[in-house]
Amino acid sequence: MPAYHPQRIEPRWQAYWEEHQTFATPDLDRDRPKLYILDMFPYPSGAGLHVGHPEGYTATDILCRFKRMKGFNVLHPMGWDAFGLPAEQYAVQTNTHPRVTTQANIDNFRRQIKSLGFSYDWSREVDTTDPGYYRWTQWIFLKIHDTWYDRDFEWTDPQGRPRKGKGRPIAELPIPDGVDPDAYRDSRRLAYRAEVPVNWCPALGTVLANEEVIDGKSERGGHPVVRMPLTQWMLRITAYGDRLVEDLEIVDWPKSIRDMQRNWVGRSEGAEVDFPVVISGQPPAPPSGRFPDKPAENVIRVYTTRPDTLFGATYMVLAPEHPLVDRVTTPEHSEAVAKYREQAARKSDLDRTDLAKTKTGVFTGGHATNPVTGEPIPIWIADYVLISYGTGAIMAVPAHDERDFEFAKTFDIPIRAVVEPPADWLKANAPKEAPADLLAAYKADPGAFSGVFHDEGVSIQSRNDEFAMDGMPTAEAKPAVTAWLAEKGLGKKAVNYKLRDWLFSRQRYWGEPFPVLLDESDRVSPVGEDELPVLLPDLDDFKPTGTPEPPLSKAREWVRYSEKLRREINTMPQWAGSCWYYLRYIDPNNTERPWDPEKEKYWLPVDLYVGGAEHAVLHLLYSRFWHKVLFDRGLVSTPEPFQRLVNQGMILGETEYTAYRDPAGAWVAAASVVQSDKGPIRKGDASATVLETVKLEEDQIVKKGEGFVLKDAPEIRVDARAHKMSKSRGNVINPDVVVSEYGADSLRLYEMFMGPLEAVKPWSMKGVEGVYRFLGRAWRMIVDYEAEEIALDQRVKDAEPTPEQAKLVARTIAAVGDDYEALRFNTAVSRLMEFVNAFTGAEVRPKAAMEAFTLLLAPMAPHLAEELWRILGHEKTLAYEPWPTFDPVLLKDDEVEIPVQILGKVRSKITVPADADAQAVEAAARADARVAALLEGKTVRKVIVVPGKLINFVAN
RNA sequence: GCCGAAGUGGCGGAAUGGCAGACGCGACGGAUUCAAAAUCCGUUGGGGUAACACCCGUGUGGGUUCAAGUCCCACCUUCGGUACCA
Repeated sequence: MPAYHPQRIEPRWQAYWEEHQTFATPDLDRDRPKLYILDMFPYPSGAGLHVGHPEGYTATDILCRFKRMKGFNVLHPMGWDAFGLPAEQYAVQTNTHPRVTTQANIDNFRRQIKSLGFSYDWSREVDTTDPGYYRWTQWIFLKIHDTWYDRDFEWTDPQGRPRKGKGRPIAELPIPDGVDPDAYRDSRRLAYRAEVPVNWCPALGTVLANEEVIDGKSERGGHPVVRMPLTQWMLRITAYGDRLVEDLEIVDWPKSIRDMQRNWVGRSEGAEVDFPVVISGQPPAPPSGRFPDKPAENVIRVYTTRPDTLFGATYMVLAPEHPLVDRVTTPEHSEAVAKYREQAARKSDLDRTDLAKTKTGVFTGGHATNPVTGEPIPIWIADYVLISYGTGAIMAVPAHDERDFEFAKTFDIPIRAVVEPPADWLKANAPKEAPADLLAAYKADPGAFSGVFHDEGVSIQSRNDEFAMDGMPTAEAKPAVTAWLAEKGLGKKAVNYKLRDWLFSRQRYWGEPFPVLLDESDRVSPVGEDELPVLLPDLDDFKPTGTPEPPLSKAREWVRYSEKLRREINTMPQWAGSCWYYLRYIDPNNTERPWDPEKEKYWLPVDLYVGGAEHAVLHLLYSRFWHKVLFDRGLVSTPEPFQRLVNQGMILGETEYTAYRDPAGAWVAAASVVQSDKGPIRKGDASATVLETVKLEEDQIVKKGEGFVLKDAPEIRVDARAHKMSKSRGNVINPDVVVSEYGADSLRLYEMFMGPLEAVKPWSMKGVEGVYRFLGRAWRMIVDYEAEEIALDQRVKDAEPTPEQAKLVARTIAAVGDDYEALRFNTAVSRLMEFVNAFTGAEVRPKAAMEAFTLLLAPMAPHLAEELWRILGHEKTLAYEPWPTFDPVLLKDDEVEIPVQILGKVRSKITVPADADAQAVEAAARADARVAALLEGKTVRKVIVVPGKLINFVAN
């Protein structure tokens, strides 16, 4: 019985915590500092918990338990992100209602998470599919719908920085004269319907956001996605582009995530320039002197980040979908143009990127005038220009842009150099038989050079009668030419974003219904707040229709709201519920409002948010956007929701050792094998023989050089790799199995001991056994494992610790506390192991030391710690015991052993008083026999003493 | 291509510019046992030595420094993100 049996201990303590509501958090507590520590809530899939989930959850749980002992009021909730595609697909497959499967999955996830002993406040559990929750998701949508973005609004943020641009109530939108006020308001709302080219995924039967499309395939499932125009709900996230970037400065997030978000928003600065179209040989009308907001009729407006290269624009390209294509196309080219546009329309984004190698396009027959040279330049259409970025048209400068260069080479369009590259670039890229004057050669024919110079340089060949920028470095030339264009009314400075507005509707059943109504002319009116929630109607047939017609169209009664009004039948995307769940946790049962403002002020922002890096742009960008709208509308008090973000690294499967055999059974060198979807094949083998993949045991391999080889056939290299866990690979670790075999504490401890929280690391069952053994040793350090009944080990007694023990206790308390604070759990485990190693050999184990150890262990292995705490004679949970303290004097040693270096190499060691000064250390070192012998006959040029650390003689 | 992170024993990993390899796994040796499991105690970067000494060693090549895994420059590899974004 008194052996360590986690299976007996753990359920008992889980029941205790639940019964005593140990981790219920008061809504407000002004006496203690607050801490809001949040996990990314899981999507409860049918596959159950993955070992990746407990990694982040354990890290936050340790910190929460630690901080409670440190006297903080800690909010630590859990919930379910339960709307979404997989639940619906599974429901369709099994012909069960998604509500049923979702509920079952949630129950399973809850059971699994509870079995790991996390200190969540379960009274705050939220479920995004609960009408009591999505009622407020709909409410927030209405707030967004009720908001417009005032770009010129000036205000001061809580950091005291002056800011420009803010979301304001639609009622405060000034209506210009002569417009329909309702239509004008609708055109300015942050939530709007628009016909846009969308990513339609036939396999999933829905449209997808840009963020959900990767390489022309759906993020989920990898199905092809095609472009088609559809009327959809959009959220005007682009209005917040600047603030989403700027406020990355005030959050404590990993640089990589901030960079990813910055790149995703993709702000660039440049200029818009108008190129007049030449109509039937007539010269264009002279510029008006003012750059209009909308381009005049016969003008192609382009966006460029390199206005300084304007003199080198030798042609223009319109996206095939550009509205001016028909107007500029001449009759003799119209057939070719029409054909090309048709082809481009049929191509999915995937095809377009596949063909990225060779540029295609056709000449329209039309010409425009380069506004600085006055020369006519041809207008082409090509699908390397995207309608969705900038103005959908470019000025092409083949000398200084690789894409334009490639296109110009293909279609034999003149290339004109307008930026002077540095001399070494010219040298490196010059053609073989170039004359001595490389610059002259470059000016004459940049197309003959082997590279394209796209960096900044110095402007050349850039002058007309009124304006010249020759000799200007790029950084000066850009504003100079932009200013000149602005003065002429031909252009102006402009900013562009890669970020597109967020496509916010889906043609699916399992999502939040939009709380809006449409009339016969599709004009939108929101439902009243008193009508929320707009319940998702029960449907027997919730299958996607296979067309862009959403399944909710089948709920005929529900759709028909009144004689004139019908309900919106699209649903919200999965991201909607997760955009604000951290706000609902602070007041989860409020039926009057989404959250109480007092509680919001107390708890926000989230102090620490831990989750996987896969949400770097999607969820984290979307929820920041919603939060900012809520902030602008005065509904939350902080500009950012998540103050600190930490990404846990992925846990890979166990390292696999693989070799290959050909069909005859002979080993094949790994280097000659490539992976294909059929399996590994031999490189360069036209018949693509499918080889046998052989997974090897560790005793079949041996280290050689950089890697491993087969023991029996040392010429065959072995692949050693840890892969992502996946069902198909069969390397998935089920947490349930680990818990039943080794206990939750071992799983928790192992996942923390594997390595740094942020690192990607492979699983090892042997490693789990290692920490399990450690917990057994800790148990036996305190508990008499040979006794019949539970009892303290006889060596544990009320005794004064030896000086060494006292020091170890103090050092361990200090180090473990520091490690917890800094989320360095792997080294915290090491410290506790060292402690146990030291006390295992001790004949006297002072009880106070054992108690301190138990409290230090508690955040990581709470079940075992609670049990030990009770055995040590305490009745109550240790969850709120004060963190152990120590006398800082004990951290200092009286004497230290320090290395003596000669020329930087350790030659001896001496023991000196810890506070010995430089002279004393040097004297002690010189007194050392070995040192004295080695210094014999050498000149000591310099002596470096780092007191308490080392001494180095520079001598030769 | 671009952005970011990381390369340390057989393996996971540890090291405010100051003794590289803490802690764990694995391996080897021993104690205990009739035997095994479990447990406990040792050894374990490579070369070298009877044992010391000594030499080499943190992806590669340079540099800064009394001293570099750590800082600087160039490169290589792996992982993550992203890509006709004008």
